[in-house]
Amino acid sequence: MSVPTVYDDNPSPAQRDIWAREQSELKSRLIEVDDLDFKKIILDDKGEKVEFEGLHYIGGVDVSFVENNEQDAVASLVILKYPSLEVIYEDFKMVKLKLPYIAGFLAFREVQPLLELLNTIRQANPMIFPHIILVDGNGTLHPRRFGLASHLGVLANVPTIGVGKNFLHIDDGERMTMSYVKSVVKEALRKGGNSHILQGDSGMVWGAAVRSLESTTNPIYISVGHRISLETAISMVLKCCRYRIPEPIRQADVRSREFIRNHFS
DNA sequence: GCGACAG
DNA sequence: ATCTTGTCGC
Repeated sequence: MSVPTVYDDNPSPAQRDIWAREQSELKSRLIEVDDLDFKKIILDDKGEKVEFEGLHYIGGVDVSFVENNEQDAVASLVILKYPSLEVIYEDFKMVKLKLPYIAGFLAFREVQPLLELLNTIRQANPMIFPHIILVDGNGTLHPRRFGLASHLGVLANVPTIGVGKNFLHIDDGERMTMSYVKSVVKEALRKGGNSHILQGDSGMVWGAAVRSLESTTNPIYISVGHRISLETAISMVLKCCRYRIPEPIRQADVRSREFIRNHFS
């Protein structure tokens, strides 16, 4: 992957073009249907009650940042037992970031250390290598349908789900705008269903706004990462939510911040 | 030109 | 993303 050796404050339009093409090439390997090493069992005639047989380990990844410092960060991987959601593994990696945050290019900033964390556990203890990974960032809910979750999934060849805490605007009509989501979608979720499919004027389905708890009105944004369908991704995320943010990601987040407290202050 | 924009 | 305690409410 093409990332600079030294910190680049403001990557050129030419560089961004190269990255966009790299994403498009990797996207040819993207699988947007269920291709899982465990079984999805539909119990309900409406397809709402779902069970996962043979699913034992779920991963969560995140990158947290050190205050007053654009370059120091900590990448984290946690593995949770399913369905108990107890954390059985955690690992951290201190990172020197080479790029700032640029919407649409998050993977080039964060994916490398996450891959290294996955390689570590794959070698050390393949028995608990996660069957699926929840990623702090989007998958197909992305201008080129290839966000961090998809990027990581393809490179590591592991099923992933994209989980966004905030909505990423995509240029595909008014139903994909921030204001539409904040008004129409949030109101719809408040009243009724658990999820709202995010579909643009082009007919493209980008992901879903999901109300993860009965008690919350602020949705999370779920999208296909790799080797899973959107509907399966949604039901799996719902099974991982003790709070608004699914446990694998919440744990990765909380623990990496704790790691930072203990090592940078 | 300005606005919009995951983490 | 991150700085942060209490507090209002079901």
